[in-house]
Amino acid sequence: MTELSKPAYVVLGMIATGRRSGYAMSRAAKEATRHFWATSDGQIYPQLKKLSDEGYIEGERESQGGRERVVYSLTGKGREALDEWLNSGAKTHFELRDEGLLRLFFAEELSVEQLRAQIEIMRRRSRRAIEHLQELEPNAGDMACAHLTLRYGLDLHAFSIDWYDRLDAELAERPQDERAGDALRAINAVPAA
Amino acid sequence: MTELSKPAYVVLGMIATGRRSGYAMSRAAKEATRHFWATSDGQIYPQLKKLSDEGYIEGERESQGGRERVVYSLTGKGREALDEWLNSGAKTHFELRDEGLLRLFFAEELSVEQLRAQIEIMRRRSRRAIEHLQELEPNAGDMACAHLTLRYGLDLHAFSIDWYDRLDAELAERPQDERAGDALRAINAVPAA
DNA sequence: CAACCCATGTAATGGGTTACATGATTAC
DNA sequence: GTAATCATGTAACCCATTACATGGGTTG
Repeated sequence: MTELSKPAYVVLGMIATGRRSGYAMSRAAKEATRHFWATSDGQIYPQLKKLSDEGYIEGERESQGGRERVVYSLTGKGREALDEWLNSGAKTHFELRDEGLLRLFFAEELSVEQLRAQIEIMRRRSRRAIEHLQELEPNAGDMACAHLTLRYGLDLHAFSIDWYDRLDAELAERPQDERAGDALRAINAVPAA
Repeated sequence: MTELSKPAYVVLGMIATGRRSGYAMSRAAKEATRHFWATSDGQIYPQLKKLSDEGYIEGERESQGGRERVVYSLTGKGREALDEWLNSGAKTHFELRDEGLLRLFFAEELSVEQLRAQIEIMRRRSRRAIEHLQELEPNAGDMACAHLTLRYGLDLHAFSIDWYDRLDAELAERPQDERAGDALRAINAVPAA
């Protein structure tokens, strides 16, 4: 049994958790999973066709209130593939892409003042992310796992804000026109007060 | 002035921080920035040619000890572009891709036991990541910013381990064959003791 | 009756990784 | 002498996003 692609598991999982139409999956992808696993419509719809052709899922056309849509369910094969993935001991993909950290990495020659401006931008970004996730909270409804992953996002950004706060507090005590690299070296030389 | 691509800024930043050959950039990308911004050789080398053609950087062939290599430096235009990006107030790209969280999201129908097995896998992954980053610490040398971003990675994974630990501790007190979704709902109903 | 949401898809484009390819030098 | 590291590059492929395209239904 060859392994399925990541978007394939997303689709299977969505069906198993009650998001049974392409549109419902698209919704959930944008609202509930985007902050840790982005999936676009351009992946979802072709994937539905593919998994249907290969016998992992079955679609049924349904017209509720005049509106037409296709509602999918898992076949035995699909359920098996999903369960195998959900319980797999194989190491999972993990990737972070943070342009803010990338700038920090190259900040050696900036002034402390300029570095602190960037830190402020990162802090703001995390604050906005928290606000955004809080707005989504009601949408999770009674899905306990959706609440859990949402909480992870909230806690993660709270951690980041805290981390930036500490860093900024230390930089605040250095001359603001000092070279950032030098200031950081000086801070590290005198570890945590 | 049209904005440059992300890999272009990576290359400019690498040069500014002393990683002046393609190989040195490749090294730094694998060791120092990979945990928050992956960049592959297939991006670096073509980018060097492109930025050179467009006048952002200049390459100079150098043979130190018989080995040939090209050492790059920033032109005025390149320095300007880098500084503008480093000090830009524009919102930065941020993306997390965590297959473990994706599994958590779909874990509604697993047993508490199965869910805890997945949590253990995530915890192990973060522990390994910390070990890996610790091994890289000496490589950062005197680059204060490299140490800083490395520290972020260490602290982030420590946060994650802590988060999983708390979750696991709560799940340990539930019947192990209970449906994960039900257990989580029960835990949430009785907030933090 | 206009704006917005439900609903489904496709095509062009861009981004990125992997594998391949080559060859010199140095350390064991 | 052989394995690892230095050093540079290309091509095929996969993945993913964006924009486009369409049309019915609902709300203000």
